[in-house]
Amino acid sequence: MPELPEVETTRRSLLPGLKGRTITQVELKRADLRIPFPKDLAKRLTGRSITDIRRRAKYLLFVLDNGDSMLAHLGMSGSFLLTAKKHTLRTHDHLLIALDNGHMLVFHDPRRFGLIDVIKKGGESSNAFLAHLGPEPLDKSFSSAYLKKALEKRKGPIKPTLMDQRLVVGVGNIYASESLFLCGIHPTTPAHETLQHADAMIAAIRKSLNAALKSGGSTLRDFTHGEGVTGYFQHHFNVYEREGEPCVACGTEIEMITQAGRSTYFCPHCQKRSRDKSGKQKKLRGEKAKN
DNA sequence: CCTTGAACCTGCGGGC
DNA sequence: TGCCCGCAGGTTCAAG
Repeated sequence: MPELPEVETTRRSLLPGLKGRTITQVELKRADLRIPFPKDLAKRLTGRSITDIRRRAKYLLFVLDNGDSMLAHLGMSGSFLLTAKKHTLRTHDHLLIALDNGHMLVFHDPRRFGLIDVIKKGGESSNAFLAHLGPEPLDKSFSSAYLKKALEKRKGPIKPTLMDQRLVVGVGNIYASESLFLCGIHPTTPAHETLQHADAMIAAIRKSLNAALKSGGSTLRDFTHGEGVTGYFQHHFNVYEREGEPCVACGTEIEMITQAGRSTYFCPHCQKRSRDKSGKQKKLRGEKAKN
């Protein structure tokens, strides 16, 4: 479920209830995720206090009082639930973390594509999961100059390129399609042909991510953030999962194609490819989505 | 290096 | 009703 807005929404919802709490007990119900839980997970968490929760890309970092961090990724179907009530175990609740105030943090992940790890103090930059991540899309470092340089060498289509976490983090299958719609770029455009629209692409990515953040992320199937609440940005999608429905800007039917094994949605009228391969592109339409 | 496709899992909805 | 197929928010390998 998680792209940047869903992960960040999870972080924000968990922080007030977890900050300052001490972990009293850790129970692994099932450790064989795609990337298994560390064998010493319970040992390394028990007795520690949580001082902060940070986010890097689609990862959450639960910072502990000894400087270590619990690293978590939600994969496709993961979620955290922080509950004050006696927790009734659900299928696919894989990790239970009991707190000193009687509350419980539960990691739930049907498909088991998620991951939990513990990073030693100061070990973030050398951690294999974090080491090769690109800039945060909402940071200044995701600049026009950076993006142009990064796209120069990329021959592949722009949409899957935007989902490459080495180029920029946090953008997944939903927001790649949504962002390209907002800046009027066709998803099959070769990445190196989009340089002149780098600024528009950056603005569109930020706009779609920020809009989703305001709505608490998107809930497609079962995403809930830390309080068991669903997001509602899915009601504001311009193109995602809207194949055959009218474009909110021009009324043309939204189309779906497959790229790198993933579904891509776009408006064939608002998102046209340039005909001119070497020269200037014609002006792309800048329709704004309603909603 | 870049790109693509398969693999990893479970659940759900559609078609027959 | 039941079975089979395809598809789902991501990442990581292997291979071209």
